[in-house]
Amino acid sequence: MTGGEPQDESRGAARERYERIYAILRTRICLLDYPPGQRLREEDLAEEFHVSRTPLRRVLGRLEDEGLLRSVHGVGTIVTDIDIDGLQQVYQLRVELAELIGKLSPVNPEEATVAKFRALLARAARLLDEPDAREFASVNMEFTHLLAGLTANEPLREINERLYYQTTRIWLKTASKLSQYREMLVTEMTIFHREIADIVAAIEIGNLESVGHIRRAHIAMSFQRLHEQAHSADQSP
Amino acid sequence: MTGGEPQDESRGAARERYERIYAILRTRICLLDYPPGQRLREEDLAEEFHVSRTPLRRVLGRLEDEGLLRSVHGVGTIVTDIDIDGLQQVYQLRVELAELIGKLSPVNPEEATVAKFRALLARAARLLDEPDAREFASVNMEFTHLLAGLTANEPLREINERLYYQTTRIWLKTASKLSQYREMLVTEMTIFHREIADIVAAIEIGNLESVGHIRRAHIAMSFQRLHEQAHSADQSP
DNA sequence: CAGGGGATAGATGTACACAAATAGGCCGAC
DNA sequence: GTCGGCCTATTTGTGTACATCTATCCCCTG
Repeated sequence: MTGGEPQDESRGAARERYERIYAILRTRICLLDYPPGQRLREEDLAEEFHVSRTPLRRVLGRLEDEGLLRSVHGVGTIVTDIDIDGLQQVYQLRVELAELIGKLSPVNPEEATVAKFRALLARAARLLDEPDAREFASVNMEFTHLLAGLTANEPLREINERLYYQTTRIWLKTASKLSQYREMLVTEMTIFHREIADIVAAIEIGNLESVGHIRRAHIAMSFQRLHEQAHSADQSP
Repeated sequence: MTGGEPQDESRGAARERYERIYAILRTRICLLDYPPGQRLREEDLAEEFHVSRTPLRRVLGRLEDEGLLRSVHGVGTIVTDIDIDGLQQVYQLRVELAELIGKLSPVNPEEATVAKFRALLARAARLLDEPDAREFASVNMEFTHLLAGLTANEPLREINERLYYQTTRIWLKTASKLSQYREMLVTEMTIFHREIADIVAAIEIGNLESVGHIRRAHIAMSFQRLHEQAHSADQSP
C-alpha cells in the first residue's frame, strides 16, 4: 500500500493507448508542431494512430475540455489561439501553486531523480552555446514534469501540469514572432539555466520550500517579460 | 469585451446538451443518488436523455477523467468509492486554494449575488429546525458555486469546483453510516449555518480576503471532523 | 461588372452493428 | 461434495455508415 505505484496503471490496454495518444497530441500542440489556428482532421489522426475516429474523438474531447482544441461542427477541429492577456489569470494561479509544491507533501527526491535534474541542467548549459527554441521548450517541459514530481500531492501535480500546458505555448509563439529572435533566445536560455541551477542547488540540500519560492519567482518574471514584449511589439509592428 | 459573458457559451447546441447531462450526472453522483459502487448502464442513461450511447459516452469519459466514474470493459461503468484517507491530499489542496479566492481577482459581488447568499443563509437556518442530509448537501453545493463566483479568475473557479466535487460525497457517505445520525446532523448544520453567516457578514462589508480565510478554516475543520469520526468508527464498528 | 443565392464538397456529430472481455452459472470429473 | 473449466449473458470498446452543419465556389441576375 505504501509503494509509490499508481493504482490505475495500465488497467486496460485501451486506457493506455488513450493516454499515449493524448500525451503525443498535447506535446505537438505545445511545441507548435500544430500551430494555433491549425485545422486537424480526425480521419488523418485516426489513420496515423491506427484507430478509428471513435476512440480518437475521446482524446480530442479531452483536449477540448482542457482548452487546447476547439471542435466546430462542419468546420473542423482547430488548435486554439492564445494571447498573453488571456493567460494572465492562469499565470497568476501558477505563481501561487508553485509555492505549494514545497508545502504540501514534499518528497525528498531519490538520487535517480536528482540525476535527472542534473541532466536537464547539462542540456540547458548546452543551449547557452547553441540556442534552439524548440529544444528549450522541450527541456522546459521535462523540467516542469520533474518539478511536479517533487510533491506527493497528486491533485496538485495534475493541476500544475494542466495549467502549464495551457500557458507554455505563448513562449514559443512570442519567440517566433520576434525580430530580435536570437537576442531573446540567449536571454531566456541564460535565465532558464540559472533557474535550474538554483533549483538543483536547493534540491541537493533538501530544501524543497526554497524550490517553491525560486520557481514562483521565475514564473512571475517569465510572465512579466512576455507581457512587456507583447506590449512593446504593439507599439512598433 | 469587458462584459462578464463567457465567450464559449452555447456555441453549438450539442455542447450545451453535453454540459447539461454532465452537470446532472455529476449532481446525482455527489448527492449519492448513484452511491459508490453503483453500476450504471450506458444504454439506460442514453435512453433517459434521448441520445445514443455515442454522445453519452463523452460525458462518462469526462466524469471518468475527473475521478467520479470508472469504466471497465465487459463489466460496466461504476461509481468510484471514496474514503477520507484517500481524500486527504485533495482537502489539503482545497484549504490552500480557498484563500486564493480573496487574493486573485476578487470581484465585489452585485446586490443580486449578495441576495443569493442571504437566501442560502435562510435555507441553512431552516435546516437547524429540520435537519435533512440531502438538503444540506444541496445547499452546500450551491454555496460552493456562489463562493467560486467571487473570483474573476476562471481557472481558479474551475479547479475549486472540480476539487469540491471530488470531496463532497464523503460527507453524505459518512453521515449515512453513522449511528448517532441525528446528532451529527445537528452539529454540522449549526456549524454550516455559522459559516454562511460569517461569510455573508464579510461579503457585506466587502472584505473578500476574510471570506477566503473563513472558508479555509471551515474546510480544514470539516476534514478534521470527518477524519476523527472515521477513526473513532474504526474502533467500534 | 458586382452582388447575392444556391449547390456542393468536406468536416464534425450521431446512431447503430459488431468485436472484445468479464462475471457468473452450469456441468462434469475426481 | 468440491473444485475446475467451459459457456453464455451482459456490458463496454470499436468501426462504420449516415445526418447535420458550414464554407466556398459558381452561376445567375440587376
